Parts: sequence; structure tokens; C-alpha cells
Amino acid sequence: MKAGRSMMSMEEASKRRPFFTSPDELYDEEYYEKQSPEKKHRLSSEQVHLLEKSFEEENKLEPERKTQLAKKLGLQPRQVAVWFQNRRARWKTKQLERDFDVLKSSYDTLLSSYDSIMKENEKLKSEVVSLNEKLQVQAKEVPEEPLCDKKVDPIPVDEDMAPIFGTRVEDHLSSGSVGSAVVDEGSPQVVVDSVDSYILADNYGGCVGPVERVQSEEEDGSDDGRSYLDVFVVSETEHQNHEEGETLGWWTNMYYVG
DNA sequence: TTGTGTTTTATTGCCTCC
DNA sequence: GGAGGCAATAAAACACAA
Repeated sequence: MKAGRSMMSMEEASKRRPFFTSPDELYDEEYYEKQSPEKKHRLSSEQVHLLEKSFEEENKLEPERKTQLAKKLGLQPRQVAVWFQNRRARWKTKQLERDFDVLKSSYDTLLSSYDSIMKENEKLKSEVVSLNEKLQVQAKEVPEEPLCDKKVDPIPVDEDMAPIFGTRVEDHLSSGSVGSAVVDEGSPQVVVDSVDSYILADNYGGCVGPVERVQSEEEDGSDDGRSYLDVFVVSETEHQNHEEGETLGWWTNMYYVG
């Protein structure tokens, strides 16, 4: 509502509507019959005030209350009913605006939370990427470090597994640690491309030794469908010695299954 | 003064309830 | 079927800027 309109005094109202001098006169059906059908009559501020008070008490209008209000305000019961009708419509519109504001506020709060969570997520992601890169760099540096910096655990071959592994070991270790290993074809872990090739056998606990000699199946003389390799295994120390011209280690036999 | 936007009053048509 | 409520709408009343 624009300023000034609802603040119109009774005096001003009476100037605009000089026909009424009392509520009884206002409640005169003949007045409405005399008015041109297009004319609309603004209620006075007093009438509006009373209607508002009544609306606050109860926004629905029972017939009895409608009649009483109409008499009190000098209006047609129909006018009172229409006023309540329109007032309910205005209240509903305002209520929708209030609901919208509440929802919008809630939405803004959620959006803000979402944004900060997303930022945190991005930060964590970049941390993961950074850490992965560091890991890769470290992984590349490993071959340059001592080749056997951890203890070599014996390959767990129990009696049941022995026929499958078909290990033929010429174990030169007095300690009884690893002397042979089977290399699965699914994960080629033996690289033989030169005399100085290294066995990349995880089964040796990371210990890598240069391949001194390769014995083929034919050379081995076996006919069980397996490909045998005679491999010279060296320890870290032995590898270092080998680099210096000495070769200390032991021969063992490995074969591919299948 | 006038054009324009807003508010208020009133009507119409449809729907629900008793 | 009548009474009453509601949504949509018309139109008058009003405020205000240019």
C-alpha cells in the first residue's frame, strides 16, 4: 500500500463521501442502489481498523459475526464478506513471500556450506595428487638405492605346493633362505636380455641379481613342457662385488609354468 | 496535469460441503 | 441446490514522478 492512503482521516473520508453522517446512515441499502454500478467506495480508516482487528481474531467470518460487523461499521454484510475475502487473499500472498524468504535464506546457507565443502574437497584432491607424485618419484629412485635393503624372506613353499612349484633348487645358502622361485607367465618377472640382465623377481624380496647364463629347455634336457632357466642369484653384497669384477652367489634353476 | 504503477473494492465462475 | 470460499479479473481510487 502506498504511503498516505491508509492514513486518510475520517474527516478526509467524509469529504470524499459526504453522504454518510452516522453508521446507521452508512448501513443504508438505498445508498448502494443510488450509486452507479461502476463506482467503488473506499472504506474509511476507522472501518479498516475495525475490520483488521476482527481479522486478527479470526480470519474466517461466521454469518452472525458478519452481520454484527456490518451493523457496527455501517456496511453491507456482503461488503464485509468481500473485505474478508480480499484480506485473506492478501494475507496468503504475504505468507507466500515470507515462506519464500525463509526458503531462500535456508538455500543460501546450504549453498554456502556446499561451497566450502567443495573447496575443502578440491584441496584434499590436490593433496592426494601431490602425494601420489611424491610416491612416484620415490618409486623411480628405488633402483638407484641399495638393491637388497630388506631381508629376504623365504618363499613359503609347503609340501602341498611343492609339486606345483616343481622347484629344483641348488641351494647354496647355508641359512636355507631363498634359492629358487617359480615365475608365473601371467606376470613375467624374469628378464633375460643379456648377460647382465637382472631378475626382477619380487619373490626374491626385491633382491635382484644379474643373469649369468640362460639354459634353455633343450639344454636342460627336460621334456615336461616347462621352460627352465639357470639363474645366478646374488645378494646385494655379491651384486656390488660383481660390479667390481667379482661374482659371488649361487646358481639356481627357475622355470616357467605352462 | 498527466501517465503509470499500486492498492483496494467488487464481480464472476468454479468448486466443495452440508 | 444453496451457501460460502477461492482464484482470477475488472475497475475505481490513489500515489507519485516528470
